[in-house]
Amino acid sequence: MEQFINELNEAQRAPVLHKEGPLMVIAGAGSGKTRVLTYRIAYLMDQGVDPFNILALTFTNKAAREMKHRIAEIAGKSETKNLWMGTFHSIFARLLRYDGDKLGFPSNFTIYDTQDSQRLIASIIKEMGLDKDIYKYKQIQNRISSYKNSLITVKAYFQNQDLVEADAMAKRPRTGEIYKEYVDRCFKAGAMDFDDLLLRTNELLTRFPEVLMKYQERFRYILVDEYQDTNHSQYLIVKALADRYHNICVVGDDAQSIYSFRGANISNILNFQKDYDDAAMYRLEQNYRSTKNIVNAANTIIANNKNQLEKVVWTANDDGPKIKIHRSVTDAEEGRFVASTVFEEKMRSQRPDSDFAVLYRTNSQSRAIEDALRKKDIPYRIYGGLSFYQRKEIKDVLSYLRLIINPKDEEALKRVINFPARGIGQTTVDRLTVAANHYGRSIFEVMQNLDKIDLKINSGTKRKLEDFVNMIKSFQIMNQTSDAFTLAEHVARKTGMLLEFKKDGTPEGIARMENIEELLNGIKDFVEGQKELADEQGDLSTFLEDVALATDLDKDTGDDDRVALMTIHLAKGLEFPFVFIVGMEEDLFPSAMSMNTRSELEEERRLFYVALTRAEEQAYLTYTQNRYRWGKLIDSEPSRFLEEIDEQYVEQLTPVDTYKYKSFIDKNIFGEVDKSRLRQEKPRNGAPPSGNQPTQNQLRKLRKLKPELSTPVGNAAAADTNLEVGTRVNHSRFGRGEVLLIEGVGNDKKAEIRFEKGDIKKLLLRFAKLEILE
DNA sequence: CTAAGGTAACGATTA
DNA sequence: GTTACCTTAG
Repeated sequence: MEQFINELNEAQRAPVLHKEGPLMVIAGAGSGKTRVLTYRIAYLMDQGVDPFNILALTFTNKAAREMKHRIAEIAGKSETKNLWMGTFHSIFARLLRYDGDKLGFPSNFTIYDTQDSQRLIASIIKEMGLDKDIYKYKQIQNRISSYKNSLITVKAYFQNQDLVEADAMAKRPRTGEIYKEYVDRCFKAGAMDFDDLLLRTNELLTRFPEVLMKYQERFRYILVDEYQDTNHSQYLIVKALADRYHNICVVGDDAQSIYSFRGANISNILNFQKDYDDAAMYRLEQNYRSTKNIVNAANTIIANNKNQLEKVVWTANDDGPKIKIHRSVTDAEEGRFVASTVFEEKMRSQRPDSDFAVLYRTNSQSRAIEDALRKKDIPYRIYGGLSFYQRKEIKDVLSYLRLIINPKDEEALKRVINFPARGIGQTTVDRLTVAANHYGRSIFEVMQNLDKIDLKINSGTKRKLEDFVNMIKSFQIMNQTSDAFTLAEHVARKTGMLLEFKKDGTPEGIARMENIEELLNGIKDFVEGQKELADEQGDLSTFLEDVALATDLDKDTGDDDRVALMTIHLAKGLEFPFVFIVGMEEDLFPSAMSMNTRSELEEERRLFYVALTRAEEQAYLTYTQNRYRWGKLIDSEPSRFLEEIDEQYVEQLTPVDTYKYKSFIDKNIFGEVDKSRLRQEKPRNGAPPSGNQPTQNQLRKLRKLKPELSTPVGNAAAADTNLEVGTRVNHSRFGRGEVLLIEGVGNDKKAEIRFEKGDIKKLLLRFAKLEILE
């Protein structure tokens, strides 16, 4: 242990060795915060604290895994297993599985993801007969979520005149009713959404003092990472649990608070010392990650914020190269700059692809970057966006599994009751829903008692419903004896899902089938992993919980030598030698939606601070003069943040015009862009029809009718190869093969290829990297 | 009453 | 590009 302690610098050692009582560690970017947390836990264990009494709350499950791994090396594997360590959501989901019954929830409650919540809210709005253009389900879901994060229950909502009025002013006077119905329906379905995991934990701890006491005794040492991003609900949980022993250690950096949009409250960290007047305060200010140029530049940026804790981040590292700023004309050119810079740097200094990251403010910016990287054959991985588990076919399989575990799960049931199609349509589902609400039962219960309830459902449909119920019941019986993998595979076959995708034969269908196979493999890994651990929790419901709370970052993919593409939010806590921050433009970064108040703007600035401090050696900032947004080309101005960096740390790769430059694209008197002056760009999705050009839809139709007559649009270079039937090709993954058929044009051009390994595949030429063999 | 296919509308903060 | 709504045929 001593040897490990010696690895720390003095500032890091102090909080590690801190004994009892509250402490706060303000940790500048790259100052070894994770290390302090890890070593502190190991040290506590070394000092004889039982790991059963330690609770560590991290920001991602992956971070928890990695920390556990490291602690195991120091303090021993078997003891480390007893630590409670994970994200707020996963830890308290676990707690609610034990004690949620006191609130009336079954221990096998379902966790609704955001999509489930939104679907449920959408159907409530519909059932209430409200105008869906006024009551937008996403907005309503957002509101409900923020109520929950602030611990505003339905009751509290109706008691709070301000809130009620605010919703009435927004022309949505019935928001409260929707909220109520939503909570009731979740309860009836035995389901909790993400926010409930925290809200219900609070409820549990408040209403049942004996439960609170139990966990206070259990968690005598509490550690919270990324404390600046905790919301009110999380804050109260931590406060309640720590109330008895006061052994609370929070670690964070107010300068990196970037999650206020989901309820994070920066004052939690700013007020820590008020909450615990005996709190010790430690500062980690030495940055080990980045060059002087990067650290200093970041300091000049954050200095523009008023509301912050005092600290001076410094580094003993080299100066390093200056931060490079690049201007381009369009977003496509920005992408090309990124791709070619990555390429050059890779060649020049023999770097792996994984040394590079491209960070952006919004997910929609990834497309231009992807296109450019693909053209240069640079492997990349996009993080975030649609995660694997959110894909339709995956959610469908998971919904069957959820339904087996919890037949009251309404959202799961509605997803799969008619997929694959088995003749149970919307009308039938509506009637069942009405009946279920009327009797206060779940839809599944109603379906089990069809003959006892007078429903206007004809006998044929009744029969189909009975078949469905019986099928699910047979799965439930199987679940008692089989492991999760065997069951899931059986479900995928028995329901006909695999067959459904197989027979449709399109590349999409095959991709879906492969996705389901990947899911099954994932379940198999899980089952085997659990067997190894001899953890009794190797069952299906544990798997479903893991899945529900998994984020894209948690997933380890074997093949990791790729350029990382992600939003800045996702990049928090990560580091890369080379970082590109793209889209440094007004209205994009800072976002147009976050410039109304000072605090919003300060959060955008912190976001920029986070982005820049991800870089170890070299940061590139890029902006464009014209960018496609919402399918339209618009002018953009360089971000104000660019000017906030002290010049001495910056190198301009493109000449700067200190005045507002004139866009190179002329506009006509109506302010419309003259397209003929534009370099030819690939048409974007949703690009508005210009002049009397056919719309995308019309084009699609044309193509279907007579492929040879349709206009070749977009001629993406890769799709424009001289492939013809009979051409011999080589594919990086599938090997050699021969072209059997070519169809589609432009971006949709596909080739059917028989590979020597035996399979015939249809590939989109835009994606397939085919080498033509002579 | 259901399935399937077409069409228009919308979209894009950030998990 | 996706989704939800509408039409039509079975």
